[in-house]
Amino acid sequence: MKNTMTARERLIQATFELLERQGYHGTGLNQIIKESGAPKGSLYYYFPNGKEELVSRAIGEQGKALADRIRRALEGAQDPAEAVYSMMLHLAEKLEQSKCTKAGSFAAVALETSNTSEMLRETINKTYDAFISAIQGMLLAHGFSEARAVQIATLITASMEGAVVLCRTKKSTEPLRHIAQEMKHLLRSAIAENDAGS
Amino acid sequence: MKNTMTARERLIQATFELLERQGYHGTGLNQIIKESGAPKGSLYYYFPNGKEELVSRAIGEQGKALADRIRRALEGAQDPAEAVYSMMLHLAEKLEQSKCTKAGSFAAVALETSNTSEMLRETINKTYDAFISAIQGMLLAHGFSEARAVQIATLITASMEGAVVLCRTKKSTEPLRHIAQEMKHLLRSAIAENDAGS
DNA sequence: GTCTATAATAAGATAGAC
DNA sequence: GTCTATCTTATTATAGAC
Repeated sequence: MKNTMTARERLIQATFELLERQGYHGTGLNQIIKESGAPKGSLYYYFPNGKEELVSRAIGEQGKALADRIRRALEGAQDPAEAVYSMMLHLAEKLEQSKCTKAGSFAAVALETSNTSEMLRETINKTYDAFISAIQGMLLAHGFSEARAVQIATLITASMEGAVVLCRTKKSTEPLRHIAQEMKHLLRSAIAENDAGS
Repeated sequence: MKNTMTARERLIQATFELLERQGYHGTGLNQIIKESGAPKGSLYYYFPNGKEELVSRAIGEQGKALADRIRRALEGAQDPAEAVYSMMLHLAEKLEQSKCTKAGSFAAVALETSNTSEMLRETINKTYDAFISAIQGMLLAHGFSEARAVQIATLITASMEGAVVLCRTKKSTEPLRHIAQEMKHLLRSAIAENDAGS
């Protein structure tokens, strides 16, 4: 067990980053080997079921870590509108750092494989549910009903995922900053309205 | 010029549908040939630059048609909130018809190729701009400022594109119906607020 | 304009040495 | 656990007959 994690970990890391930039079919195993610096023999040692398993683990593990970071970032929030705004701007910064070549998004993999790999579809589905659930938790803590919190959390998750697509296409973080601004505005109204009604 | 359009048109049509389901690298030319029923010789006759050109034309032409349909559907609207709601539910129905295997979305292609093909990136960028512009037009007609209209139109476009990803992953139109409901609610507030302020 | 055959390359996966 | 060589198959693209 000593340092056996390094090769595996490097594979997971490299796989996730390449998936973000090129999607599932655009990313070859040889490229993953090269990028990670891990030996090719290790790939099938750690992931006997090949590409599908490697990708599933990469998204499952990195996605869970991402969902946890979102949860922690939101759980102490005083103003949900401001918290969501910050989260979106933070994503815009990450995108900016990569010159809009990647973001914490595996939407391409989701769309490419949802019809062909039940294993990947389920892994990605769980990950999206974790994102939505993290956001929903914050909204519940601020007095929204269960049903409304799911709706808003779904809207936030979807709009972020979609905005990344627009940013990548435009090579600009403008769309993300637009939806950040707009969601802050709309959430403020929703909070005021919700507080008045209860 | 007689019926030379049929082979080309079938190629465009088949390409677009396969791209929706599998993305760029997941869709092979052989599959396009087979699905379209068009002869293989025709592919390089109509699209001498191969796959990249075929895909660019497919998304360019089908995307433009889609943007025009959106514009027409929205331009006579009396209530923007209701119009957006209808548009989203209409997308949900289309998705449902295909059992959530495809929708009018090429987000996968956008993410896969934005770093590697400038030609495809520009084609897709223009198409997204056409979507946003169609929605923005309706909002301007209902008294929103230029800046606010862009923001809201971007949010609507992004959230639809992102919701399709969630629906495909969940094999359910629920996420789309959630964001439709929520956007209708939020837009109503925004309209009331905007009308009061002017 | 269309068809068939095929070239050239790269993919995922495996076997066996070490 | 790792490395190298290789098998099989699929990919994009082209050449030349019709």
